[in-house]
Amino acid sequence: MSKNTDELFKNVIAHAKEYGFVFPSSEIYDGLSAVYDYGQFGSELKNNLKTYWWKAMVQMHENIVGIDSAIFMHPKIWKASGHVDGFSDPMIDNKDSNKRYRADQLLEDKIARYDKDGKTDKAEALQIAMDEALKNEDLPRLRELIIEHEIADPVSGTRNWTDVRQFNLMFSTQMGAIADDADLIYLRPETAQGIFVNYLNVQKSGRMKIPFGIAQIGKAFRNEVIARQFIIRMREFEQMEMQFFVRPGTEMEWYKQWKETRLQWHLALGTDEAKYRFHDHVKLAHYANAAVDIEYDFPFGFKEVEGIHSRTDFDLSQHQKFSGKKMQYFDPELDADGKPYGNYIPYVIETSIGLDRMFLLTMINAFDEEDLSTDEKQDSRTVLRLHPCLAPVKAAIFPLIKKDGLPEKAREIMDKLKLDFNLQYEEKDAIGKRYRRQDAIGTPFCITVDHQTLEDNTVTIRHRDTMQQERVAADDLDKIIGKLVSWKNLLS
RNA sequence: GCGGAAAUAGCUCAGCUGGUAGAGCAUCAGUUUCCCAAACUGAAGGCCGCGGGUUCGAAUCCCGUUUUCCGCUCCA
Repeated sequence: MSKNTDELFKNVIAHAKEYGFVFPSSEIYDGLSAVYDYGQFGSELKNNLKTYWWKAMVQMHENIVGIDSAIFMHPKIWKASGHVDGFSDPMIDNKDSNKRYRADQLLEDKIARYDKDGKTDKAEALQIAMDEALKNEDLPRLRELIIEHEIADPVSGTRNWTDVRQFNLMFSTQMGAIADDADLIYLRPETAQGIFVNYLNVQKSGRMKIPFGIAQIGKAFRNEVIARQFIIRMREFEQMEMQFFVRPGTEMEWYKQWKETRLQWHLALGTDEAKYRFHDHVKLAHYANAAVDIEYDFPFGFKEVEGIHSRTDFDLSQHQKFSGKKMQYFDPELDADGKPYGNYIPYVIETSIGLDRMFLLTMINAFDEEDLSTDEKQDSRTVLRLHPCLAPVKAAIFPLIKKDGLPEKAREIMDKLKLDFNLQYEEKDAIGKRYRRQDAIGTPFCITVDHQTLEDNTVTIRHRDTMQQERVAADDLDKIIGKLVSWKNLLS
């Protein structure tokens, strides 16, 4: 990371806090690691990103509908999805090499070694002891076994081990008022399962025909071992996911199509194409037969913002198995032989974007420190060049000075416009200062009421990016601003 | 999790070999001002991250702890 990009990232974080976009969670209590709150402008920007995604994915597609499923779900769902078994491993660190291992794997290796050396008695005894400890989730016992059997770190060669700790990706809590009897409930680590378990409900109630999609925006929770880099990896984060159900055998066409469609969604915001790249997964997850990330060139390197996965019929098949409910779809369309495709479990293409990462990307991409120095005077401004559709505040209204009836006139204009747009009114400080303050939060337009306004009802409208002004009729403002902040600019 | 660094007003920072806190900007109340920041007057704002120790006395020295940053590690 060069000094410049490092500085940029730090400046964006500082700017985000100073201007009410992102605050560290629980800050007055020293903060809570890897949890952040969105402030007055951050939540507006975040909502606008959600709206853009929802409109592009749901409203623009007749065969995609949205849902909002609960964060709490039946614990069996996470058994079926593979999250319970796949993501709770007993881990142990070697203090000398700083390497981390799965405790059970170290023991398995030792058992294999005993077997190879013909010490089958020892191998068997250790196997039984280990299985017992794993079954009882007896972590101290696992460590004892590692010590007893003199297992050394292959890297450092030492036996200087930490305690065995359980790393579980999922947060858990209890359902029911009496903790003793309560069932263990997980906070969902992904929103996708809420879609899969409702796939039949939606398909039937909406009379959906394949191919069709179900979209959802919602919070997910992962107990990351290490969470860092601001809002890139948070313990509580928000996903925007769409699961697209297709006929088996057609999944690769759809995979390719969604890959392109999703990249276009990003590029429509005007971001430099060179900032984006696709990253194909070589090693695939257990449920996928193809996977690609859309990566953005953050100041600390290319990082995943969105994933497009071909998830096969893994999830629906698993739910069919675990719930005992048929997940199949009857496809009445005729194939090449003139026979209906009939019953099958659909294949799924998933598009999944991290809203918080998208938010950070948007902030970094918009952040600009512009040098406006002239020979006489040093000057600079900090401006967020947000797309007008995304800007938290669409316009600010200023009386040029705080007297002569200008504030009243400005208020009058504001009262009409605020029905359509999120606005700010400011009369304090010099006009230039007010312009700069709006630049810092990305407000695309500033409307100024001056003495001429009182005579002919015209105002000046000042554009954030160019700092140019034009004089327009106050009565036309709703049309002028409406056109510039319309979602049509992004969707068509 | 390991190693290194940092933490003083809302922000950026100063504060000497220990003697109980300072600037600029921002904020607030006025003054001034007809279009691009830092004009004038005044006010407010600090358990010097937290806890302990050394000392007559700690922002300053020592130990612990929390948080953040950097590297390593991890990342379905």
